[in-house]
Amino acid sequence: MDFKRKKGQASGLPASQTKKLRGDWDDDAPSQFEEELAFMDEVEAEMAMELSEGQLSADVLPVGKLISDNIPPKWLRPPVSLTDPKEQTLCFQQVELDHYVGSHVSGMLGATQGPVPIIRMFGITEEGNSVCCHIHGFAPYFYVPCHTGFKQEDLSDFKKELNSAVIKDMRSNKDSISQAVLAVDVCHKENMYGYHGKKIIPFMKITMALPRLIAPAKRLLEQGLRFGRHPTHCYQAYEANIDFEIRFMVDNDIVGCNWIELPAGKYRLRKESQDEGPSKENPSKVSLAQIEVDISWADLISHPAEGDWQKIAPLRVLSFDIECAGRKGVFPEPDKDPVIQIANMVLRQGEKDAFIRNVFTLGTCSSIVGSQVLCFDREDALLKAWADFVRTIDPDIITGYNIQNFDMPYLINRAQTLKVPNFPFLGRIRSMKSVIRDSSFQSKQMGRRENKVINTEGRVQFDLLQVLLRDYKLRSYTLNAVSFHFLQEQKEDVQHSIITDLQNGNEQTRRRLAVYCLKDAYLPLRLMEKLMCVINYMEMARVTGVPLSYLLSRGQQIKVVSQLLRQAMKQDLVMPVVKSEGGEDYTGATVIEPLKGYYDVPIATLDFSSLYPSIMMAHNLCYTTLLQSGSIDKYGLSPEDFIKTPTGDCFVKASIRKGLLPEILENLLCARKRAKTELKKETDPFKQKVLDGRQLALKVSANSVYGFTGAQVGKLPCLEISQSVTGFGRQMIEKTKQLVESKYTLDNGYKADAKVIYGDTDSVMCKLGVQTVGETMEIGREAAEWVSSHFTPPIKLEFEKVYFPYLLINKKRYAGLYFSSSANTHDKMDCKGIETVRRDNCPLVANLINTCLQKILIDRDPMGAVEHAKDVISDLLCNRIDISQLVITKELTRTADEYAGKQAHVELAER
DNA sequence: TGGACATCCTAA
DNA sequence: TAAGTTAGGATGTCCA
Repeated sequence: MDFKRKKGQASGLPASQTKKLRGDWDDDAPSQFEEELAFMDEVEAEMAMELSEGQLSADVLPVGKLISDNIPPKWLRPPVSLTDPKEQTLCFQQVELDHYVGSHVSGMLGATQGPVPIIRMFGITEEGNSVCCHIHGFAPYFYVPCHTGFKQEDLSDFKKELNSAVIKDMRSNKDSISQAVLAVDVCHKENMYGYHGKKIIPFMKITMALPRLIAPAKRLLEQGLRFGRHPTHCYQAYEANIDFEIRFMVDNDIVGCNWIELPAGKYRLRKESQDEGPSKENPSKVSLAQIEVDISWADLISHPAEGDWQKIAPLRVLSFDIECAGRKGVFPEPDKDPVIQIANMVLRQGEKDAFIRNVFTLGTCSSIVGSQVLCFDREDALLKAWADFVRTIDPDIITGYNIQNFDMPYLINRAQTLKVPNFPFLGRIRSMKSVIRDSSFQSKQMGRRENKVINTEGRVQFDLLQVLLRDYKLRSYTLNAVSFHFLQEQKEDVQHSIITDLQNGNEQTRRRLAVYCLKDAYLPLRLMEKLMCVINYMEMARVTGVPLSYLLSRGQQIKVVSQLLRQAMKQDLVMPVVKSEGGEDYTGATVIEPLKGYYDVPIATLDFSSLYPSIMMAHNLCYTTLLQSGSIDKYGLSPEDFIKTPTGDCFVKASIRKGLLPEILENLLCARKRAKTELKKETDPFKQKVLDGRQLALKVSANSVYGFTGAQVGKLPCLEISQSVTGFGRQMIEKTKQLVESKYTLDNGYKADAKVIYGDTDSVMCKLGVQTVGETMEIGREAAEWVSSHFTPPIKLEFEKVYFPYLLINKKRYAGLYFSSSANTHDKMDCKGIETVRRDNCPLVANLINTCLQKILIDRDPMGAVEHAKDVISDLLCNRIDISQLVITKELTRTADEYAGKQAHVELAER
């Protein structure tokens, strides 16, 4: 290798001496982070005896030009013990899958002519070996209903006609496909949209040669196809819009990140390419995975994530960060500004610390205890070595902070500028160049989001910034702010503006930069651990059945589609393709008109738990139970067979047909209950985390089913369902208010007339007229139980908490002291919708309002709040504004914004 | 100056 | 080609 290695040694210079050696830039003691790094070395030294990993093995010798030959042993994966595929089964946890178009491999299932789709699965064995599995013979398909008068003997004519239509439709046919339609079979299915008297009708299952042929075939059939003696007929397509990977997973009971077993004798091991070249019989390895195999789709076994199969393989997680030497005041540009450092941390999932810690530097750099320092004279050598490093350590998950939109594209563009050979091959497929694509992703939920996408086949990019943007609402998303928020820890203190100066200094100043860079690679790992990202995302993938990477690259709908298809398949129900067009919005939830004011009495809060899912379950609301106009007469249904919802839509009862959606929801909520019980019993903290991640994923999934039916620009909108759900919800909150106010009265022997002072969607706030929190809790519990009895199970009203005191400012704006675990002490001060929780105010306003609320609610000193507000303002404006009211508005916000706003902008501009 | 409308962000 | 829902407050902008 063309670089010098400087290994930081645990027995190196004591901290006090290192300090003296440093340049002018460094006037502070070694940071806590440096001590942490050093400590990791010590821990490792102790464990060194036990480490079995890291010995060079014959199975992972260098691969052509993509990997250099002088490899630190630690970087390698453990040696492969699999030698005899006839005798040994191969089990691995799949973490990523995709498909490609290749040619038939003899001995495998599937078409023997022309291009064929091949599913490619990447995963890790329990021993930590990487696996690439080519799965053969699975072909894409969709359905159309047979038209009336269709006979079995028409099939071959139909197939021929469709085949030639599809081929004629192709603009070019460079693969010279002659068999676009592989098969047409009649099968009996039912449309899941609407109740049709449970009538199974004949459908044609049309199997195509390639996934990309589905769309034209569907289009041609919709436009109308004529064949044989039949007149032209327009067909409606079913399940023609399902991603090929999802189709494969659903059909084979595979869920994201589950374990796959390849039985002995059923799979074939690929070898490194030999001189005689690849043969059809035995294709050679195309990936960098240690184990590469071929199998027919029908031979693999998928294990549901239960019992022992809940385990997680020792995935390798790489976190990295780069530094560029930008020009003063200009954002670095890859065609001008060099990459000067790349810091890397590699962790085995489940372990506490990274086992590889290093930093690639341009120019010399003093040693850092706890980290390897790899120095390079030339930038192109640095980049080449880094790409080699990535391919060698072979990560399953790549993380970092904003790597997707900054670090990765920058490296690729920079390498291109410098013409670094073989740089942009960062995935597991040797021939696949990693390229940058722009993608814009738009949804009502997240607005328009422009992103860069870089393909790294077989490795999941798990950009922590993207995770945080999706899952957390934060004031600031800088790595510094986020680290402080979750870890109470900060970045190493290096101003962006001095990075270039540090680089141009000496090996000590570059060392300081390296420590900073290392910390930026380290923090994302810490955050992932703290927020349990890998575990939670894996559980979400397992619960919803989609690949891990979909969770970050796709929206909410795909998760519901995946579950819906799985449930539908069991009952021979098929999903229609609907053209989505935005229409009229429907009515949502009721917000009870608040009786605004300051309440110095306990207020009980009663909530319907999982309101929308329980409504759908209680009333059997589903696509499959929906009665479209005329259906009641058509199927001779009597009034006791169906219900009419508050919006006038009709659905058959479960006694006639049990809906898919209620079934899905029951499964999710039952599984959640199970996970929670298991969680209570579990003592192993790691398994606890897994279970907690699971119960959360189950809850979130249940709640997104309603949103799916209401998504008008979606895969299968059904406004009858969603508006019925909100309709029931509106009725229920009204009824709850009435019930509470009618029972808890003086006339009925209670201490006072109860009053519902506010309520939103699924909750009511009740003034019960008793003076203590304890009494309020007692009556609240009783009331919740009594009200519940008026509704169909599993609908349940629960007592949740008492607010005392309670400040009700407006709809969706209130604050109060929150009592739930104890009647004596409050758990927290709860603020909803107020400036303190909004991110469109400067922190000054949030803090001011927060302090005011504390004074009012905790100190019970409203005048103190006014005084405080006055003080703050006079600090700012020398008393020019007269505040006579408690409610602070516009004037202050705007003034404070001007004051603090600039700072906020600087922060935002950082990345 | 006030109303219509857009934008942002939250509650649920 | 892909995108969960509506309600609603606070504020900002435009225009008669």
